[in-house]
Amino acid sequence: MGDGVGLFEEMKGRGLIAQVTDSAIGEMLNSSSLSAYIGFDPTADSLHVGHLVQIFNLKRLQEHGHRPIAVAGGATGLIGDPSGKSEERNLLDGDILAQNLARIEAQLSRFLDFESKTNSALVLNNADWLGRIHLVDFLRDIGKYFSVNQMVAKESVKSRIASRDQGISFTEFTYMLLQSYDFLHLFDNYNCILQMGASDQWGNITSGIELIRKMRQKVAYGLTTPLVLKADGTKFGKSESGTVWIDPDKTSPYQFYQFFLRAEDEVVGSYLRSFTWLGADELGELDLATVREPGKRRAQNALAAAVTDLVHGPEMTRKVKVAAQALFSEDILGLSEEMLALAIEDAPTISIPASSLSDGVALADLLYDAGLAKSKSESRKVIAQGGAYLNNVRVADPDVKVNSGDLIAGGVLLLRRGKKDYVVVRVTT
RNA sequence: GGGUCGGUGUCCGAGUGGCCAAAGGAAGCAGACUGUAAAUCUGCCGGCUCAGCCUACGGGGGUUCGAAUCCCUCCCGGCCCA
Repeated sequence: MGDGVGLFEEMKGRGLIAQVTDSAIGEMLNSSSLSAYIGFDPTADSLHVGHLVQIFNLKRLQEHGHRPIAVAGGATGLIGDPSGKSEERNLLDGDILAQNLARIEAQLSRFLDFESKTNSALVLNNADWLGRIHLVDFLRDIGKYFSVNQMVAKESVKSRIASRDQGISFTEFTYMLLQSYDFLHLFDNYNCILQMGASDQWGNITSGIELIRKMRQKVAYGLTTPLVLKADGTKFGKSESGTVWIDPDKTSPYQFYQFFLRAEDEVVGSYLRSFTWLGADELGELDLATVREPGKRRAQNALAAAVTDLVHGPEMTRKVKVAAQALFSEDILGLSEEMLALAIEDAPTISIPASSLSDGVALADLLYDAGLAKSKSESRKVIAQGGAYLNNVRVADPDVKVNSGDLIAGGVLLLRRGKKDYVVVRVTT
C-alpha cells in the first residue's frame, strides 16, 4: 500500500515524530520490513481518542509493509505507569482488568489487518510473559541491569520524587522494568526491533533499548510521537461531557463526531495530519480554507467526517452528519417527520412512560432524568439561567410542566442544554 | 520506631471557637458576542420537596450554648532522625 513516499517522510511531514533514538530509523522504515510495537494499558474498558494517534501509527506501519504489534498491558496495567501522572494511581482489580483487556483487544483489531500473508498484525497480552516470571529470577536476571541512579533521573520518576506530597511507590517505580522486559521479550520472540509511543514514553522506551543492548548486545530502536494537545495546551481527548471513547456505547458516534467538529482553528490542521489519511494537496487546501474562511469550518468538517469514518464507519458518519445538520438548524419543528427520525436515530435517547406526560412533568425533573444535569439543583439553575430548550425553544421556568401537547413529530421531545447537548425523549406506552 | 509538619468543596489553596456551605485562584456550567472555534464580558458553581432544610473541612469519640477551628484516638502522606 506504500505510495512512493517513504513512511518516515510521511510521518515527519505530518508532524508525527517527536524523537527517534537513531537517525537510521528513517531508512529502516522506508526500505526494510520490520516488526514494531506499541503498548496500551487497559486502564478503562475502552480506548479513547487519545489512543487513536498510536493506533493509526500501527495502521500506517502495516500499510507500509511492516508488522504492527499491539501489546495490551494485562500485567503492566496492574502496576500503573507513572509517566505523565502526577500522582499514584489506584490499582485496578484483576477481574475488571481482564474485562477491559478483552474489549480493548477487540477494538484494536478493528483497525489492523490480521489476514495479511506477509505482515499480519498481532495483538499480544504482556501478562502472558510477565505473569510467569518469578520474582527472584526477575530481580537477578533483569533487575541487575537497571541502575536506580539512572531510573531516578528519568523525568517520569524525578517529577514524582520531587513532588513534595506525592512521592512514588515501589510498585510504580518498577513499571519501567516491566515495560523494558516487554520490549526484550518481543525482541527475542518476534524479532521486534522498534517500539513506538507518545513522547511521555521516551524514558520507558529507551530503558528497554538499553536492556536489549546490555543483555543481547543488539541494537533496538525507539520512536515517539508528540503529545496531541488542545489549543490551550491542555490534554487532548476530553470533551465537556468527559473522555471521548471509541466504544459507541460510551460515547455516541454523534458525540464523537461533534468532538472533532469543535476542534479549534489553531489545532485542526495538526489533527487532520494525525487522525486522517488525507493527502498533502487536500491538507494544504483545508489549511488555506481555515485561514481565509474560518467561519465555514471546512477543515473541522473534513476532520470530523474522516475520523468518524475510520472509527465508526461511513454509514454512521452519514447519519451523524444529517443529525448534526438537523439539530443545529433553526426550526426543528419545520422538519419532516422522516428527517427528524433520521436526525435523532443515533442521538442519545431516554424513554419515559406516557403516563408521566399525561400528568405533566416539571422541566427541571425531565432535564435531570435525561442526564443533562447532574442534580436537580443544577437542572434548576441551568433552566433559570436560560440554558434549557424544549424542542429548540428556550424555556426559563424550571417548574413548567411538560405534557403530551409538547410532543413533536413521531411522538418525541427534543431536550437541549446549552448550545450543544441534546437528548431525545421517547415516550413508551 | 522517634521527632515534626500536614490531610479543607472537582483541583490548588485561605481560614485557628460563633459573622462558614467555608476567602481567592483554576477547572466546569449557562448567558452575551461569534463560526457548534478562540479571546472577552456577565452570572452560576454541595444536595433537596429550594426565601426553608439536610449533608460537609481524613475516620471515630469528647469539650462547648456553639467546632473546619480546642482535646483524645485511629488512619493516611511529606520531611528529618534511627
